[in-house]
Amino acid sequence: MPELPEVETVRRGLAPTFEGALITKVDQNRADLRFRFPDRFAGRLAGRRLTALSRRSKYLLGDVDSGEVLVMHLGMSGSFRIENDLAGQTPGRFVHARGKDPTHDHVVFHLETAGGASARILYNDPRRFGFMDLVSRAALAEHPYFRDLGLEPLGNDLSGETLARLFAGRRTSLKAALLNQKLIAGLGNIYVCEALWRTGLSPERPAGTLVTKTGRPTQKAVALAGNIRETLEDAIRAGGSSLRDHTRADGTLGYFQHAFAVYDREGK
DNA sequence: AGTGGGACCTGTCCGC
DNA sequence: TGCGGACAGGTCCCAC
Repeated sequence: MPELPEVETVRRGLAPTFEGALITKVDQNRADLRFRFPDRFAGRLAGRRLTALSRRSKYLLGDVDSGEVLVMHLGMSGSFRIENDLAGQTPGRFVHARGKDPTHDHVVFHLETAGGASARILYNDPRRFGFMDLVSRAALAEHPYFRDLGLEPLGNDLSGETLARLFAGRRTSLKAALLNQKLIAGLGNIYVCEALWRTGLSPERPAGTLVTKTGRPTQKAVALAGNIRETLEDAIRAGGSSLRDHTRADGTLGYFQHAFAVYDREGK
């Protein structure tokens, strides 16, 4: 379930349990997802504390007190869920929930939370397009995953000015340009469609036509920058979009899919 | 530089 | 009820 708003929703759902937790054990149930796990993946995490959980583009980043960062990408079908042993909770209550086939639980983080409770965070990914890695914090920015990533659309960098700079001279379509993670990082099919619709722009229009001859942003470019930000913020506020019964880490559903103006509305 | 195709995987849905 | 095909929120790689 993974464009930027969904990943941010996952981050917010996991943070109260994951941040500050001691990782007592990691079950790694297969050698690879999209890529092989790094050597000694489980061993390098066990006994360490996860100090902070952040996000860059569609990546979740867990700071580990070893100086490494746990890099996680959800691919197309990755999701997390939390299980804990608090009174009143049936262990594994989400395991048999719809769409939660336990055979696709590829990683289990066993935790002692900052509050002293025991909990587990499980990573489930039927299609296995997601992946996890461990990268030293110092090398993160130059790592191939992040080296070429474009600007963060919710940061302060996205504006009509920056869109004009990124789009100048490009004959590729707006749709392709906005999906290009080297320009803006975090948009996918749904939110590109929605942001273009809100701006009244055709996805087929060449990106370079949003730039004047002097390299200034057109009015549409300024509006598009604002609409990208607003669409993402609206979606995060709604808890992301829930398609095909994908649930959030707490088992609840995001509801932004009800606000789609264009995605999955062909012919309407 | 851009684009079209195929690849990686499994689950679900639709039409017959 | 069963089967085949199309399709899915992501990305990479290659040929042109």
